[in-house]
Amino acid sequence: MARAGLTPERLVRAGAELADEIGFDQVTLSALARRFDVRVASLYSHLRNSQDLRTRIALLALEELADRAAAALAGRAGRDALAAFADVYRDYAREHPGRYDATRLRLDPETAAASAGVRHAEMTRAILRGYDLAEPDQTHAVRLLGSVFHGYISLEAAGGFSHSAPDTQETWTRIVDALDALLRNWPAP
Amino acid sequence: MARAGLTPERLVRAGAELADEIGFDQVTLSALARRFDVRVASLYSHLRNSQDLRTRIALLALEELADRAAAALAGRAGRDALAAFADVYRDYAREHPGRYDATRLRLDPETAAASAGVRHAEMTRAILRGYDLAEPDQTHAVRLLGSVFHGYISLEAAGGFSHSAPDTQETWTRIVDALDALLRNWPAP
DNA sequence: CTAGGTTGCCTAAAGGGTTTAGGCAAGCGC
DNA sequence: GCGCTTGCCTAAACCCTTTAGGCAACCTAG
Repeated sequence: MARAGLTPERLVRAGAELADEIGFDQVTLSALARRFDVRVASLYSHLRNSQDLRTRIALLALEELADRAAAALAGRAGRDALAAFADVYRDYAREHPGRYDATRLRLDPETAAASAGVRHAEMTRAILRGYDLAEPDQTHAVRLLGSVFHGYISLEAAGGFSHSAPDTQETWTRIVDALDALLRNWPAP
Repeated sequence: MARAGLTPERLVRAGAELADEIGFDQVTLSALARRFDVRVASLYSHLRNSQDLRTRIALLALEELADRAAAALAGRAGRDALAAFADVYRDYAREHPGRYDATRLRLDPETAAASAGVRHAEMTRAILRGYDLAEPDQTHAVRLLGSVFHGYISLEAAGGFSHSAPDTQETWTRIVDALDALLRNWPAP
């Protein structure tokens, strides 16, 4: 009886691929077991349970996304950095819809604190250094940027914009322009 | 053998309550049947299947939300209308988290076209009449507002902001201010 | 190079959700 | 009051999750 050579890493990686193919919430231990031609129970030697798998996929996706964002930000500032950052998110979501969905999984606080999620927040703040914002406006702006990027991407993925006229690429560019203008001209309270 | 008096409407309403209590994606025909003290199979006389239930809950939530938004917009314009609209969404999401989640369910195109979703888009556009935006900028702005509101609410619900300093109410107000400023000063391409 | 222990994958089983088929009786329309 | 519709039922098949316990494959020590 040959061994399949399962490891948590291989399983999580395959789970991430599965998520992109069939959707993050269709990712199931059963489906994963089928992919490795192995019984479901065997996976429990490597993963605590189904939720553990999902969490690990989320952590993987957050890492990948943070790595891409860091690479894109290198050497850029201001509007340039903002646009590059925005595009990384959007491109990742289009390339890896399942993984992107995974990044939206609610993590418990200590897992979140140990995740690449904090790198995302740091990078967003780094972009804002190109603009002239003091606290607490900087924090408000961090939240605004996160909201716009996440909101736009998830509405776009849900087909919320699909019907009407201007294409979504143009809207995306114009929104980045608008955010740039807004950050350069942040209103006083 | 007394009849339970089930109807699609009662089931959907109870399903919506269930969603608020246990989360939209925990809403299950089994749980619903338990709530009515009825066998699961009995529900299939009133609902096509599990997905049908979820879709109807989504449609209900979209209606409720559109009704609230319409009431809030009556007699308001400009920043006032924008703030009222934003608050309706946020308050609804806090009051009815399960239903709010349901509004994010992906609907197939014809269902979406027949849903209250179109009222939401119309109202957003109505708000923009208080600002001086021609097409296609108006459409870009509609998309921006939808993205911000949805994105903010879902990040807030996911606990994405919970750790840090300025409270989320203040951020929310400041973001509305910022959007108002941006719309009054929409950058030329 | 083999004896031991460890660990990987297995079978078995229990529990819950979904869905379809077919049956009996409650209650409405005549 | 009679019949027919329709509401809720039992039964059964299928899928996903999780735990318990077993055998064999591999690693390591001697």
